Formats: sequence, C-alpha cells, structure tokens
Amino acid sequence: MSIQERRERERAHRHRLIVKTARELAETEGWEAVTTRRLAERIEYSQPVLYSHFAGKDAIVTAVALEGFEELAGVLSRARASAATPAEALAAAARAYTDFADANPALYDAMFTLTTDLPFGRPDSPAPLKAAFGELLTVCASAAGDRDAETFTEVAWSALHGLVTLARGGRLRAGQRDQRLGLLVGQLLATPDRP
Amino acid sequence: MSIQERRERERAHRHRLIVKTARELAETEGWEAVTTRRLAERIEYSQPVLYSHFAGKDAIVTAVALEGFEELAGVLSRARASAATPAEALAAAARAYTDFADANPALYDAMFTLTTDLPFGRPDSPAPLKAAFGELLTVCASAAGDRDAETFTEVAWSALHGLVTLARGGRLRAGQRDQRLGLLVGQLLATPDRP
DNA sequence: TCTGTTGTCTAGCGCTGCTAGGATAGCGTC
DNA sequence: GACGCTATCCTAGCAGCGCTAGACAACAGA
Repeated sequence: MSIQERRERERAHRHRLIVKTARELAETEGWEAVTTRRLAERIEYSQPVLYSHFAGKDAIVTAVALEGFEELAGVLSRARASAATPAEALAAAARAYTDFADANPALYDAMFTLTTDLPFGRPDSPAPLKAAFGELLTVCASAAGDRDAETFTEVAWSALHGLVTLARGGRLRAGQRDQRLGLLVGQLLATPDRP
Repeated sequence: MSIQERRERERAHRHRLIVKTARELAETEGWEAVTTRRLAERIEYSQPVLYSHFAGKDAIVTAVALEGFEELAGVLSRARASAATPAEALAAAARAYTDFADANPALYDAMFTLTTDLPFGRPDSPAPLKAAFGELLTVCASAAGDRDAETFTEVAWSALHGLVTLARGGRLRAGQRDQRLGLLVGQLLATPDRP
C-alpha cells in the first residue's frame, strides 16, 4: 500500500502546487496572465496534467476562491475576537474585510468576480463559504438590534463589497477610504427613524 | 461635399449599428458570446470593419458602457424629479438604480465589471459619466445633512452597486430585494449617534 | 523477463482578438 | 465616355487561448 500512498501524496502535493501557482501568478500579473500554458510551464508539467487534477480552468479559479473564503473567515474571526462591543466588532470586521480585499485583489476577484458557480447560502455550499458568511452573520447579528439579522448582514456585506470593487476600478476618490468606511459603519450602527 | 457627407453619415450609422448590435447580443446571449466574428456577421460586414471604427473589442464594450451611463443618468434624473422630499428622492433613486441594473444586466456589466479604462471623477471624464455621477451626487447631497456630501454619495453608490452585483451572482437570498433596499435606505437616512 | 496498467507528453482542434495585403468599387479628371 | 486614383472592404492568416486524443514511457505484479 505504501506505493499507492506515496502517489496519492505526490498528487495532493501537485494539486496544492497548481492552486498556489495560479494564485501567485494572478496576484503578480493579473488573472489574464493565468493561462493553462503558462501555469503548466510554471509547475514544470505539461498542460494535460492540469486536467487530471481539475475539470478545467474555471475549477482552478474556484479552488483559489475557496482558499480565499477560508482566509477571509479567519480574518473576520480574528477581527471579531479583538473587539469588546458589538459596535466595535462591526467596525473591526468592516476594516478587516476591506483590508483583506485590498491586500489580495486577485484573490478577491476570484472569489467574487470570476467565480460564478459557487453555491451561496445553500445546504450544499462548501464549508469555507459557510464559514465566511457565518462570521459576517455573527458580527452583524449582534449589531443588528431589532433589524432582521440576515437582511442586515446582506446589506452590510453588499456595502463593503461595493466599496471594494468601485475603489478598485478607480471609481472612488483615492485617499478617502477611511472616511467612507467610517461613514458606512456609522450609518449601519445608527437607529433608523420609525416612519 | 455631398458625397463625403453621405459617407460620413453612413459611417456614423454603421458605428451606431455596431454598438447597438453588441449590446443586443450581450443582453440576449451574454458578453462571452460577443466575439468580433459573431458581431461582424450580425452587422453583415467583415471583421476588419470593426477595427476601422474602434481600436479593439474593449473600445466597443466601452462605447456600450457609455450608452449605459447616459441612460442611467436619465433614469436617476426622472426618479429625483418624481419625489417630493430629499428622503423620498433617495429612496426613489435607489430603487431606480437597482431596477436599471436588473433590467439591463449585460449593460451594467459593461459599465462596471468589464470596462476598466473609463476615467471617473476626473476633469477629462466623458460627459455621460459626469452626468450619471452628478445625478447621484445631487440626490445624495440633499439627503446627506451634515455629512460630507461626496463621501455620503460614494458610500450610497457603493452599497447599491454591492447589492446589485452580489444579488446577480446568487450571493443574496432571492425575493428579499425590497427588504434589503428598504433597510439600506433607512440606514442611509438615519442620523448616526455622535460618539 | 514479460505483460498490463498508470501516468505523462506531443500534437492538434476549434476558437479567440487582431492585421497585412490584395481586390474592388466609385469618385474626379481628361 | 473612358481612365487613373483613392478610399473602402474582404480574404487569409498569425499567435495565443482552453481543451483533448492518442502515442509513449515508466513501473507494479506474474
């Protein structure tokens, strides 16, 4: 059995190598530079090897995205743990979220712009997705007050996502990042007037 | 001079035909179906004709996006005109924005996801961009109170953009659109606690 | 040592955006 | 009315893309 085990170990190692290399290549040269040929060259194997590990290029991007959701969940979890009050937790999570996106632009693109086939908010969702959204839900729920927690989470998440993506394309004024984040968190924590 | 005028007229007509066809093709079959070959076939000219009108495929997408910004400005303007109070105007604009994005998904993608070279918020920005953002700024400024109008506008816009894009990818619960929009507008109109 | 399986590579398909160079149509001029 | 020129358009092709069929080599078991 030892031989087969070694092979499986090597396969797993190469699997991780493909994902790691794709991510690095995307982060340094952008996703348009991530072609199956260049990826194969980087891992020092031929193209078809990629297809023995993944169904196609999309599956590789998805694998990178899953890594991203895992890391995002960790980042949000730490932010939440570092805060004393629900309001502080929301502010910390918001900052952690945008910092994460800014630090890993290609990864963020894989998670939200390139990948379309990851099922969200469903029983069969991959664990990292559930974890990441679960973290968001936890931190938002404790700050939601009498508003619907899930709706509140979706709105907060959307706002953060919008800030990240619009800022990325140069659509928002550079250097005003903190002001926007502060205003957003302030509005989310405010108590709406009862009409 | 009449001959040259006719030719210029024909050129202008064909220019519009290309943009119109690209938009239709994208809206019915998605942007991945908009290839230079298929586009050329649809307009009943050969491929190189496209390149006598546009520098490349990106330029065609950009032209479609500009059309979108023009229409968005009109939609927002009408929403603002239909409202009596600043709060109503903000709510109407938010609804108009998301309705516009939902009704023209491919157009919205061209404006915000595919096009990256349109300069925003700069003196040399194309007029439609200035008009669209100007409408947003107007409606947000009157609802901003003592908050910085431009920052408030950027945050509101980001939130709407986030709602649209996340909902598109199935990332948000279907059927909760109105609840999210209502909650967002309520939060934006709320007065934050003074810390 | 031979055989069958497993794994990898070479070569190639149909597609993409884009372009060089030849053919053609229609103008202004004689 | 015939000619030459210019502007326009098309055919054909390039390099690169994602992906795959089939040849080939390496290796486990008999």
